[in-house]
Amino acid sequence: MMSSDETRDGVSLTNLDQPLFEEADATKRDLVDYLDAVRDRILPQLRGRPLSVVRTVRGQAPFMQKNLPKYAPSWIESVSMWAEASRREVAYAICNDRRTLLWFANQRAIEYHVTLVTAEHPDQQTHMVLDIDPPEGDRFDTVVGAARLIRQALADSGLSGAVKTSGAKGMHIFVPVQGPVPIEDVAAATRAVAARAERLDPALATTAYIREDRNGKVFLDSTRAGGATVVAAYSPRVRPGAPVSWPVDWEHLDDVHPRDFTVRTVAGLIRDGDPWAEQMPHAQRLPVDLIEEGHTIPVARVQAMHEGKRRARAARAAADEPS
DNA sequence: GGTTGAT
DNA sequence: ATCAACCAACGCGTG
DNA sequence: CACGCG
Ligand SMILES: [Mn+2]
Ligand SMILES: [Mn+2]
Repeated sequence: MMSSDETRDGVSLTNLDQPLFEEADATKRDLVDYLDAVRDRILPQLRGRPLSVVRTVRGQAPFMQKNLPKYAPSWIESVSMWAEASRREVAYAICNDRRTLLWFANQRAIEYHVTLVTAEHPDQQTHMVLDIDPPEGDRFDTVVGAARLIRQALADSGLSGAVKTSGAKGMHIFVPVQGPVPIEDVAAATRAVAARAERLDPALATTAYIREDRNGKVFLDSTRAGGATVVAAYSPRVRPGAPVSWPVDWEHLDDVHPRDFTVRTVAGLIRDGDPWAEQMPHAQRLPVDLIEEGHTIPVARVQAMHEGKRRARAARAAADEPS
């Protein structure tokens, strides 16, 4: 039987009838067909941006891949960037066309994460992103409530954004930024928006980076900034049912759940439209007062990392001097 | 998924 | 030739 | 280099 293999746009596609991953309730063919069906919508989200993917192979645990493998065809675009963490050059793929998208699909790349800067202008963040993460055992309606807090905080600063499910458990709000603005100013403005939203309903939402300090509240995550990556709109996720990150109309927030949108179910919702592009407002200038307030807010991560060091030190001391 | 090293 | 083992990540701030 | 978190 050759029916499990085919060639599309010159790209070999293999094992199409295999399950995509455990609990995907979808085949590799479903992934390929989905990505090909939304290519005109997802490619603009990936275009020109260093790409990271999450792959699932042969039942192994999913892994993130940043460096483009040596065996990748030479026609795949890439940009090399110095990685401070590993002190080496990492060749990030740039996915600008259907062939590259199909090649990654055949690699079982499920998730497509991109940087908030382009390869061409690595010092200019194109969007401010508010990431909303529910607590364990969440109800999605708390995420919806938090999204409304962010929307209000933005509106209070004369800003507006577009909202999508992350495909996992939370939501993402994107505000296109009129530049050029230093990355650290966008990061500061992000912190300020999160802090203002938290103030609107401190019983519902928190900006505490340390999980233990969140007390069951929704996390308004302001760390999707600078060199961070965010899963692209329309990207599938390695989650039960193979859901996809999907745009939501602000007026329909109460009517949706992340699992409504999967690689197998959204075909009918697409038609020929591009809801993410259609709902994205024009680029906006970030108000100075927002940026200034943000610079007065300590970066949440720092406290968390100090706490981590403290615990590690304590653990080493306990190992050195057993009671 | 692809490559490498041992049978 | 077959096959099991192995690989596939970063940023952020600080000390 | 590792820490917490995504
Ligand atoms: Mn999130
Ligand atoms: Mn997050």
